Amino acid sequence: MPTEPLSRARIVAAAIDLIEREGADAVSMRRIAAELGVGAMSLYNHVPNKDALLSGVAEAVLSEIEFTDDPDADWTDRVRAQARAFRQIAHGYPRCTMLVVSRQLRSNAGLLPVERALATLRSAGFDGVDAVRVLRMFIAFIVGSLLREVGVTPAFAPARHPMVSPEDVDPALFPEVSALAPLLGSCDHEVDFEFGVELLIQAIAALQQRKEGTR
Amino acid sequence: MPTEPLSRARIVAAAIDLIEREGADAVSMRRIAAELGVGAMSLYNHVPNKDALLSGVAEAVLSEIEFTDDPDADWTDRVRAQARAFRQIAHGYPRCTMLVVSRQLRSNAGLLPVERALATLRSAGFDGVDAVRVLRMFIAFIVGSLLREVGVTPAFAPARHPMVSPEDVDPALFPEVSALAPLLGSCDHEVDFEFGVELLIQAIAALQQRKEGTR
DNA sequence: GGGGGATTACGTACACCGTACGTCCACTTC
DNA sequence: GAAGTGGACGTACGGTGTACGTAATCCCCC
Repeated sequence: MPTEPLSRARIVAAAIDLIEREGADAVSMRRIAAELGVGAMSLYNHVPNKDALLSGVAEAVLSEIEFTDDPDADWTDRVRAQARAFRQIAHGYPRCTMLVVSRQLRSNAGLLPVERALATLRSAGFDGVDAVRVLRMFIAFIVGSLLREVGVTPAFAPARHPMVSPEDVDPALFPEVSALAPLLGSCDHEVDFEFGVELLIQAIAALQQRKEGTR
Repeated sequence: MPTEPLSRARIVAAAIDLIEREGADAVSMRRIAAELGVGAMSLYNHVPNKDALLSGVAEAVLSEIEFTDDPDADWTDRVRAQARAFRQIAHGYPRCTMLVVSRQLRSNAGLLPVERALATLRSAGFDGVDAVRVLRMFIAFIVGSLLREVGVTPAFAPARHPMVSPEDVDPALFPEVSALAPLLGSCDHEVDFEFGVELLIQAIAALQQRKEGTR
């Protein structure tokens, strides 16, 4: 039985699998090695250290983004599609999301989405400065949104998100929170995300029109 | 020499100090105890476990937000002030920021900013649903922005942020990134943040006007 | 002042972590 | 066959969080 030889790719895949099954805290070199039926130290023949392995995980997850970018479509539709693509991978790998957003990647996998987004914004008529600004704005929104979405339910557990329950907040200290507790407690991440994307797109379109007016 | 008795507050303070001096990785129960001139296990008389200690750190940092909310001011100014207050604490405790945003708090310290923000938005005329939506949008933006700001320079180190350097990106694969590398490489977090806040405020104002139009 | 009970600090012990280092086996290439 | 090479392995070291048992200290009540 030849048993597929160890490789960086197999190790990263095992790590992703383990994280999604048992959470990021369960990741250890020994644990991953055991998962692969191999000694802990064998991993170091393919990966310099644990940190690099985690970077590999982030990169692998990020590189699974599927862009179906249609250069002929309206730029607003392209932006929508790209934003949703990000959210998609957060859903595919919820427990890896924190890893992806918490370590900035300088690799090709990290640069591709940036390239796509900049191309879209440039095609919409923004100059370099504005394109970068708008992109940063969008990334901040997306990262923040996804962090909340996966943070509130570390395992995407079934509905376990009371978050704010009406009974344990003092109405005298927090009248607004208390009054809006039902709204704060439940939230549909999907519609929240879409709301944010639309708001941003409209704001950007308005920005563009102001610029054109002064041109 | 009576030596101030150990307490949860002193332990949390020592942890914050240690994190800011040497980074979050340096935090261990033994290390904090040593910092306080005490045995490791003594900490457990005041803190149930390490995770709770870190939550205490997040809460303490968050509770240092200074709101100087003027209920008579324009709601846009109040929103601006609150957004900046968040950024302020990220600057005061850069290496704790990741901790604060990565663990959602259900405590009073975490609820106070929410209360203030909701009150502001309600006073601006938003109904409950919209106030919550807009608040979530703002939080996502702020969290994402601060994460980038502290992530790019883990120690707020002096200027060590090439981030994207023109020479190591292939212009054939990434024409836009390559062309805009100078812009992507350097960034003034202050103006980026302000740009984002203004964009959001304008978007929200526009949203408000649309609602009023249909009323 | 003198007990006594509770609270707190301490030390030891255990299981687990990342990884430096040396060994050994299986393979490829002459 | 011999030589060389690379990958898998085992051991070992220093560090981690914390369960548990013990000893010292403080405070209150008599």
